[in-house]
Amino acid sequence: MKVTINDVAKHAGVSMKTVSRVINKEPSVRKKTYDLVMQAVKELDYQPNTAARNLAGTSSFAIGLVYDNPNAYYVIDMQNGVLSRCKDEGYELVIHPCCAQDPDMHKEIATMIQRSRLAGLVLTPPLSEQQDIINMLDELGVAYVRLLSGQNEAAPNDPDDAPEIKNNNCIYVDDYAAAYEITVHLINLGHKTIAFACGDAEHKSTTERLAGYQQALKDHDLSINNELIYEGTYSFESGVKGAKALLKDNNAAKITAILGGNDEIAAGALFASRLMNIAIPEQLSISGFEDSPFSRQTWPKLTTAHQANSVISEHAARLLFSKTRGSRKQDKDIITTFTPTIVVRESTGPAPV
Amino acid sequence: MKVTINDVAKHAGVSMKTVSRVINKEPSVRKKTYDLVMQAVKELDYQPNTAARNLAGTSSFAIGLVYDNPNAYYVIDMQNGVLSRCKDEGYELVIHPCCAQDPDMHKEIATMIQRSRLAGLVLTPPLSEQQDIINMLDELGVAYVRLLSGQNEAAPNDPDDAPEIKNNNCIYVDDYAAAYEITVHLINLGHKTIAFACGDAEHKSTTERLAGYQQALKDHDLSINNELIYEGTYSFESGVKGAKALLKDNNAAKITAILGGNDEIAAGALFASRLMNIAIPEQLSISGFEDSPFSRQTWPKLTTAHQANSVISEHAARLLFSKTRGSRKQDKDIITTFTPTIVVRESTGPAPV
DNA sequence: AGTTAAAATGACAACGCTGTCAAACTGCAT
DNA sequence: ATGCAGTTTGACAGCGTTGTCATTTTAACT
Repeated sequence: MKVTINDVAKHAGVSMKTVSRVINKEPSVRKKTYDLVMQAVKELDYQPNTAARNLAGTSSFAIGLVYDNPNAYYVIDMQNGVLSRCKDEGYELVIHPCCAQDPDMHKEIATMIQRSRLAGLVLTPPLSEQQDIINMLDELGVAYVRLLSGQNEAAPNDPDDAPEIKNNNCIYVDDYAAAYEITVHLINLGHKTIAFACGDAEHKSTTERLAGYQQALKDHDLSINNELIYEGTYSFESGVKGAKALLKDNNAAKITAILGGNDEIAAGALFASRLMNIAIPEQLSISGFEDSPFSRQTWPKLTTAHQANSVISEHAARLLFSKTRGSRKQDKDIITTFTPTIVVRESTGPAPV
Repeated sequence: MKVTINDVAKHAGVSMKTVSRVINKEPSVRKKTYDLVMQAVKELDYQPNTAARNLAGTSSFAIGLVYDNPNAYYVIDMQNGVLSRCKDEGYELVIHPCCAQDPDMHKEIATMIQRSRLAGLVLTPPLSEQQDIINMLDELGVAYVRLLSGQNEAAPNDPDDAPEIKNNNCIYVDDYAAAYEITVHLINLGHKTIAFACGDAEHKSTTERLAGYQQALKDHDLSINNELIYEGTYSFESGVKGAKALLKDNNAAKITAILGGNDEIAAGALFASRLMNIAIPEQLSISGFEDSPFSRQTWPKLTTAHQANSVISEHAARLLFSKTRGSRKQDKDIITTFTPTIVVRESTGPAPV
């Protein structure tokens, strides 16, 4: 019933170690031996025992994915991206939803790492921004990759002298650029009074998106008005509240567009507009961020900035694996900075005259 | 740096085996010894090594969750419910999204089980309905729990004679009852021509919901008309298509309510209605199933049948654990049949006169 | 052919824990 | 005190793999 490496070794007429080499794709195995072993593996339907490999080996065959994100679409995309890479590499994925606010968060994560002897960790925002967690990981010497909002600051000034740049374990999503682009889109449509409904203030993405939005206004000689900025959270409810707050006063007449911090906020704003009998996009343009499936299921469909989360997380996993297993292959195809692209749908239109 | 069971044993002045007993909560350990060991564990911050436990023990400390479901909200809820139980029990969760159509699915799952030596498996629909997978699991002798649509058929006729009823590894969601209730709700509102936009035909939940709907009609002397039934899939797009198909012909005037197979279908129907300039709920009532967050974010909010997926999956995990670890405790609090409760919101109203 | 370095393979001891079974305690009735 | 059953503890051998290092084979030269 249970086939061990020993069985395969006997069947193939080689030593256990050689079988081990084959299943681990170690270099120094003759092609002939390799085939011989592989055939035995197939004939016996051998399944390497993960527990034993984890115990005997230097690091385990599992990586972790840590997240604190209420957005189901986001989480699923992240999981699937990492998972697809894990499958290829023969790794397991340990998922760990958690609460970023918890002061003992880094301890909890440390426990998880030690228990499962994780080979590495993928950190999503906002956890990827928390210094205490980073410090803990550095102390533990665990490989990790951070998903961050922004651009890679470590510009390769001296590509020859310093091939190892700092921050080479980060994947960036350029929310600044995305926000800039969306704002410009609105400006080009003739909008002059554009509001911004922010997500959680602690998230880097919030400040990045806000900055992009403000820069776009500046570059087009539009004034930045703090009354047009609503500070909320990344949730539908916050979008509803935000839109109500922004539109209720005399502002109502002036604001002709609202930039939602993400699709959920935008959907909430859409909802609120409906409550207030404001026609979208005739009277008010609304846009989101992320291009979650959600943004295609509102009425009208949301203009948003497309962000391929499953691709992003797949690259995060790639980057992690390139650091893990003695960086078997160089994998130079890893993209470390993603710039969302704007997707124009029906929720934005020309500014009302 | 790395604390082993041996370190703890020395520190506490007992044998390794005793420490092992303590961390596994085995019964025959004196209170005094227990406290002694626990203190050593705390002082040294000992973390049991999962790999070693898995390897040495009879079964591993990991269970699997298998799903093929496009609905992110559903998957996340399932994960979180099982995960919370895993945390309590000190188990790991191996998630495995997969494609139910794949003919080699059962092989893929078998491989996963053997590789990770899984202690058990939670199967969600539609995988939980596939006989080839069930057979494979029975052959392998792995503990598993199935999430199913319907009611527990194994009625406890002879509770004394046969305490072990069959199908005692299933958790049921009574979609029939839910559909019945929703349909009655609509009938009570005066609707006489109620359409049904089905989900995937292969899913048991589809036939269950359809049957509940039809029984309700029957019980209220309303005719069952096959033209009022749209066969689609559990997706937003299918909801759009379904509503269009149902409403386009001369039927349009007659149909006053559409039951969506789930919230996504209902949201799609809502979307389509908007396209066709049909007022909800004034001209048409629409209802969903599942009460996903989604149902609260449409305009208007959806009337639906609440189904606490995270609670359901938590009970599935409970049930699984009760079979796994020598059924340490009886856990008689496990609910095996869940009946969704109707949540009336703004998408249903009195039938137009 | 003879030598040498490099490549390929193998023997064996870990890895950190739990199962088995035997030993040492306990309390209680004699 | 003595014996006995029951309870609590410990010694030790695996679990199935990989790391280390020694050994054999191959290739590449004189």
